[in-house]
Amino acid sequence: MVARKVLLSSLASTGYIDEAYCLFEEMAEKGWKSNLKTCNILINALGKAGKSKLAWQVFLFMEDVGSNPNVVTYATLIDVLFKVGNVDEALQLFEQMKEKGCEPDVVTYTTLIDGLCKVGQVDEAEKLFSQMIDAGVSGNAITYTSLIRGLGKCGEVDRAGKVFQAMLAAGCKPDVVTFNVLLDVLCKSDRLNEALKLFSDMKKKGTADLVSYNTVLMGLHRARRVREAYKISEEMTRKGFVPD
RNA sequence: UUCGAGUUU
Repeated sequence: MVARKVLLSSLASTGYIDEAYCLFEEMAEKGWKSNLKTCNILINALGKAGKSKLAWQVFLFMEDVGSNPNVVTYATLIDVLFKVGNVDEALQLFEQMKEKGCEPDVVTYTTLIDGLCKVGQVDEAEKLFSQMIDAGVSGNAITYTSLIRGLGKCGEVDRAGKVFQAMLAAGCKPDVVTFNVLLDVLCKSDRLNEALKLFSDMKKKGTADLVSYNTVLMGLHRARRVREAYKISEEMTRKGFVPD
């Protein structure tokens, strides 16, 4: 039995997900217990493998194996549901977790905000952001970046800029991903020169990475600024980056 | 001390 438990967690975290699921189900049917962490890892692994139905099954079996879903369980499954396009179920699960008295944390809110943005529901995403603040949960760099990207993708560049300002005002420090998203938004909204300005600042600070380079490279090509694009790709090779 | 969330193509 102990051996099985060890086997289950290692299977779940090494990619043998079908095997892990079968073992989990067998254990559940025999009334054996599983760790909460193991269940969460399994739900995540199944989701990442596109097996959202099995991820749900694990969730449903959790009671039987003596583990109550926690905030990680809910956030993980909500993310899985969004990623397979089950927006309604994801939102229902969010309601369910609150009904059960499980307090959503930043990751939970961020998962929802990102998921809503990715299906184009940016207004809903912004509402949720306000709800999060009202609930006394502060956004982090990932939360703000998700919202900025979503708004930018919808052509709401000014709103995206406002969120960035709000991020700074809230004392939340933008990271490389935030800046890369900003680069992309600017590149794709006829504000390439602003993107280039930001990019040179990033290079000065030494924070430009492969994604920053690729993003700017694409932006320059889109704008038919071939010579500058060529210079950037040369610069990339010099720095050891491989352009796409 | 890594069970969950964000970026280009």
